[in-house]
Parts: sequence; C-alpha cells; structure tokens
Amino acid sequence: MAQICPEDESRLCADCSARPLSMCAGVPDADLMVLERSITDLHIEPRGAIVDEGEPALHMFNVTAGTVKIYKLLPDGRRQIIGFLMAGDFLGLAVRQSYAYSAEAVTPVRLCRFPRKKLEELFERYPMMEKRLLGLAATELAVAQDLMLLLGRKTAKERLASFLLMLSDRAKRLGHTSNPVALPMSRTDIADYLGLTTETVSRAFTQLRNLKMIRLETTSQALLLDPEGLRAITEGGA
Amino acid sequence: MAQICPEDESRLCADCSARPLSMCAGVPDADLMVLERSITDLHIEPRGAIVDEGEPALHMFNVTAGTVKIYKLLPDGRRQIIGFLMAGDFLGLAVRQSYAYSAEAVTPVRLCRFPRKKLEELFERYPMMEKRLLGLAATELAVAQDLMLLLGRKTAKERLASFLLMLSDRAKRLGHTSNPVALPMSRTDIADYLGLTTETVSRAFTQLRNLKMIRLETTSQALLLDPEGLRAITEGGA
DNA sequence: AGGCGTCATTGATCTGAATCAATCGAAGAA
DNA sequence: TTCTTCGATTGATTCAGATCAATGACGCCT
Repeated sequence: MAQICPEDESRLCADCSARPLSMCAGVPDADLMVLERSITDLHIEPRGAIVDEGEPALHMFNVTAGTVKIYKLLPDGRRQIIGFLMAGDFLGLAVRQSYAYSAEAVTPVRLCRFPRKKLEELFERYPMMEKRLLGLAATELAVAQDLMLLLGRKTAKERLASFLLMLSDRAKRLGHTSNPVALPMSRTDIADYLGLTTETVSRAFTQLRNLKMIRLETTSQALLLDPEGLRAITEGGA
Repeated sequence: MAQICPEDESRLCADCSARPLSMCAGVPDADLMVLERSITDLHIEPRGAIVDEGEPALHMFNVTAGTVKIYKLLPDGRRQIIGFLMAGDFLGLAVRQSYAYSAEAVTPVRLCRFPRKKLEELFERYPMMEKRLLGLAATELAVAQDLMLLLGRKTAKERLASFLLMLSDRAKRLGHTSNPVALPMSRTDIADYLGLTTETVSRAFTQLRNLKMIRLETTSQALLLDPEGLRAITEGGA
C-alpha cells in the first residue's frame, strides 16, 4: 500500500532533500562521496530511541526526514520536551562527553549519523561545514529563547497559538502543507513541550476552536482559520 | 574609596582576564594587537542598555567584567530574562539582521564590541576563533535547555535552588567567591528569570531559609548552608 | 462487523503561584 | 540623626492550570 518514492530511499547525499538546510550544504557537490564514506543512514520507527541523556556522545545526527522529539527528564518522571526536530535539524552537539538530552522518533524518521571523530576531520577539510553548523546552532539558540519566553510568561492559550504557528511556519519552510498543519505528536508530547498537562492542551484547543481561529480536521491536523488572530493571541492580544 | 586595580582598566587583550574563557582564546598571543585594532572597549553603568531587541545587529559583544541580563518582552510588558551573562560570555550572535533580545547591565560592566564585518575578517584569519565560538554557542544551548526544563516543569522552590547553585558554580568557574554567592540582580530580575513573581521568589527564599539550607547574609548575598540538600531539591528530592 | 485498548475530551475539584495589600528595612538625603 | 524612598518581605485572597474522574471517539485486531 505504501508508496515508496525512489528518492526517499536513496543513500546518496546528492539526492538528500535535507542537505541544503543542513551543515552538509558546506560540502561541495563534487565531494559528496567523501561525506558518504563517513556517515551511516538510519531509519527509526515511531517511539524508537535515538540517544539517551547521559550516554557517551559518540555521534552527531542530522534529521533528513520525519519528526524527532528531544527531551529532558527529572528523576521523578517530569518531562520537558525541549524541541521537535525536522529535516535539516541536527542533534547531539555536546560540549561534554555525554548527551545532555534524550531523543526519540515521533514519526518514522531518517537520520544521518556522523561519528564525532569523522566529523572533526570533515570540519578540517570543509571549514564551510563548521561555519554552517555555527549558523544552525545560532538559529537553535534563538528558537530556544523564544521557547523560554513562552514557558516563563505565556498563558495556555498563548502557548498553543504560538505552537500552531511555529509548526505551520516550519512546515512551509520545508515545503510541506502549512495549512492545515500536521500535528504528528500526541497531546502528551504537546503538553510536555508547552509546559502544560494534556487536559489543559485539550481545553486550549477547545478555546481556539470556540474563537473560530482553528478547526481540528482530525486529532492530528489543525486548520488555521485565522492566522492573524492567532498571531495576535500569541503576543497577548486577546 | 574604590580601589582600581591597574589590570582592570587596561585596554590590552593580553591583560584581559576573560580572554581564556572567550572566543578570543582562538587568537595567538603574538597576534593580539590585530584583535585590539578591531574592537572597542565599553564601560556601562548599572541599568545601562547594551542592545535593544529588534535593532539592527551591527555588533557582537564579549562580556569581560560584570553581569549583564538579556531578556525578551511581550507587547503588554511581560518580561522573560533568558540569561545572565558574565566574563567570557558573548552576546549579539544574530542569525537575522536584528537582535533577538535586549541586553542591559546589572552591575558596572565591561564589554568588548566587535563590528560584525571585522569579526568576519577575524574568523577568516583565525579559524580557531570561530571554532571557539561554536563551542561557546553549544554551551549556551545546553544552558538554555536546562532553563527550559526549569521553566516548564519545576516548582518555585526547585527553581530558586537551581538558580542559587547555578550562580555558585558560575562564580567558582570565574574564580569568584562561590559561597556565599553574590546575587547582584534584584528580586524582580530573579523572578523574571525564573518565570515567577517577586513575591513568590521571596517566599521561596524563606522556605529554603526555614529548611536551614541557606542564610541571607544580606539581600544580595546568600550563604549556602547545605549545597547537597539544595542539589536534591533541584531535582525534586523534597 | 464487533470488541478492545489507547488517546482525546470534558467535567468537578483542588492547589501553587499570582494578585492585591500592608508593612518592613536598608541606603541615601537633608 | 531623622526622614524619605524604594526594594524586599509577609499576609489575605483569587485564579489559571493541575489533578482526579468520567466519558467519548478513533484505530486496530480478530
């Protein structure tokens, strides 16, 4: 039943749709085989673990397809999802010896795995690659700072509105449908990202629905009826 | 009355105590005069603005002494402090054209200002400098992720305990007194960093005091009587 | 098609932190 | 020294979101 498009299964960097978005854009087209010799292509099913917090950080990963969640846990089980990663995003940039967070597939995921040592060599050979990584890290930092504002100061309704617009913008950037927005993650995941409970997330969906700003086509697909209104809510304008 | 130590007033990179902590460590000692030609040394008094969110991002800054707060505002005035920066930290790494946050001096502050264009040239000449910046950005990202966990999932008491230990660790790393810890920022600033109100911060101080884990020597100096106990609280162990 | 299990939604109640409201107290001014 | 001011603390009350508790609804398996 599942249609497999040949490009999707290719192991070739030349065919990688995530390449222009990732640090691999720093490698000249002619040298892509050098890249291919260093990396491993991984396919992970939903709920499959990618890395665990505290584990030795032997690899860095590029997400090439699908959605990954990265999260931190407190000993008593409280969880904060610190990001949803999609094509072009990296994970595993660790300063210390070990990963600072865990990562798990939300949808079926494709990843490029770089051994840390090989990556050092690649950076030596292609400084543009490291420059690109700095740019990506700077972007990640800005995203993280937006999330801090959300977690520290926004109401439940504002958080959900921000989340939906963020997903929609992200989908657009990746050339996916941006309206309706796909919500591949569970309500629990959304709650753990927004610093709320599933019940509160559910009630916030209902509020936005009652305001005629969204319609839930299905549980995992939201039609944004009034993106401008959502943007206003995002910043306290309601 | 104020003792001015000559090194503190030097404009020379060779004498800069923040250099080994900052991206400037990527420049060989022999070439420090190249660095000096590119930068401006700034002194800012408490409450003085350094950059404003939305302003064109013409410069990057290194903090060389004092404490800086960086923050984001919502249109209605809600504020989230996203970091306190100290010697060795940078600010103004912007992907876009404009700063993503505002920055203001908490104490008297010394900064090195790099015009963005000059910085590009320096990176070209000293790739180690850019490599160092990537490392610093990775560290910032990890700090940001810890703060997300705090903002999304910790109680007021846990937040304050985490904050005190973070300041203490930071002071130790900079060779300052780590116990008692200096609290150069106001209760309002602490509240805006921890996603709380001043009243709640005050009550959390009182709770930790009643647990005999801290003693407030003055409003801006906390003696940590039981760092291990605080560490336990940090992770939900009380 | 029917039954089951999981996840989402809705409802009732509780609670930690916010808000509103006085003091308190230390640093600076007269 | 006393007064003033502003930040910090403490107290009383409220409220947004958490928790506890049923439903509801969709997908999956047989």
